[in-house]
Amino acid sequence: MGRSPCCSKEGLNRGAWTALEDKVLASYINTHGEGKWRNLPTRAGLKRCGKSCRLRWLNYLRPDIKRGNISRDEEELIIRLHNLLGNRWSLIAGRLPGRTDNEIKNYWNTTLAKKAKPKSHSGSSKETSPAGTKFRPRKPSASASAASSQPQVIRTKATRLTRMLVPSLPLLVDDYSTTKPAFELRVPQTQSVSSVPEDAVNTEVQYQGTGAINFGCNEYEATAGDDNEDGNGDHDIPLDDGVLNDWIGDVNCDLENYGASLDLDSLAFLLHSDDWLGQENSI
DNA sequence: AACTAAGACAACCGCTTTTCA
DNA sequence: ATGAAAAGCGGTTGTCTTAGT
Repeated sequence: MGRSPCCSKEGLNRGAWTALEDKVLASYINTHGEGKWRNLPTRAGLKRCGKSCRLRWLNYLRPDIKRGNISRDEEELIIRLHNLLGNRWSLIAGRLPGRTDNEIKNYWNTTLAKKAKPKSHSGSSKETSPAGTKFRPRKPSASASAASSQPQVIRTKATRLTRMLVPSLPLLVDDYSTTKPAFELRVPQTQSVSSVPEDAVNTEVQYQGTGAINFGCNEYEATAGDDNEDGNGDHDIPLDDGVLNDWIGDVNCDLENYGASLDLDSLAFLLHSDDWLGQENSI
């Protein structure tokens, strides 16, 4: 049972890419564009899995990629973003132009995890990183891990957070016309804004691939008392009001354009604010 | 010089999510 | 509405390099 493999592994090259393979892949993508990764190896004449081709292109061959020499500013930004977002490497990478999630992940695991470790923690190297990443010692022996008396490590799953439910958004809707909030609050057209009961407004916070955060208002139930349940089976994560206020207070920018034009300069505020540094990951 | 441990990072794997017919 | 394919994501592993003894 189980999934079918992404491709037949027989007769395929594995391991490090050769310069020739890189050249073939790059020239194929430059000619035909990205996408259709599954068929790409056949069409390009590469003995590689499509997935492998995609990874190679995205992480190493793309022309806009910076390699190595992660600056001090970038390093600090990674630490701060990791504090905020946890192991969401693609989101973090989205805020560092030219950096890939794989590079940042590797850099974190090899370098920054130690620096970012809270000072109060004085445990062994088998502890987890601040956001729960297991810190794996190099090549542990099988017997050592089997004989470990540590409680069973809970491995984090690669679960993408797509939505959060923010109950009782602390925003005075009546003031919306005069005080522009840090984000747009959209209320269903059928409702008068001022008539929306405060406790009935739930706001979905949605991450998108670009790293932008969209705030939108879902349809609320008109019946009193049913203020949180949207019944769609999603795992909604209630946000602590304090955390939300921090977000709103700090990210005082036009989020509509946030993802599109983001660069390091626009994130300078992250480098100069200490108020949320060290705060436990609340999401 | 030889050996070993640790660092660094490319690549792979398995899973989830999104897209599309 | 549904299922398969494609894309994306994060964890893990393998291997080469470097530093220390």
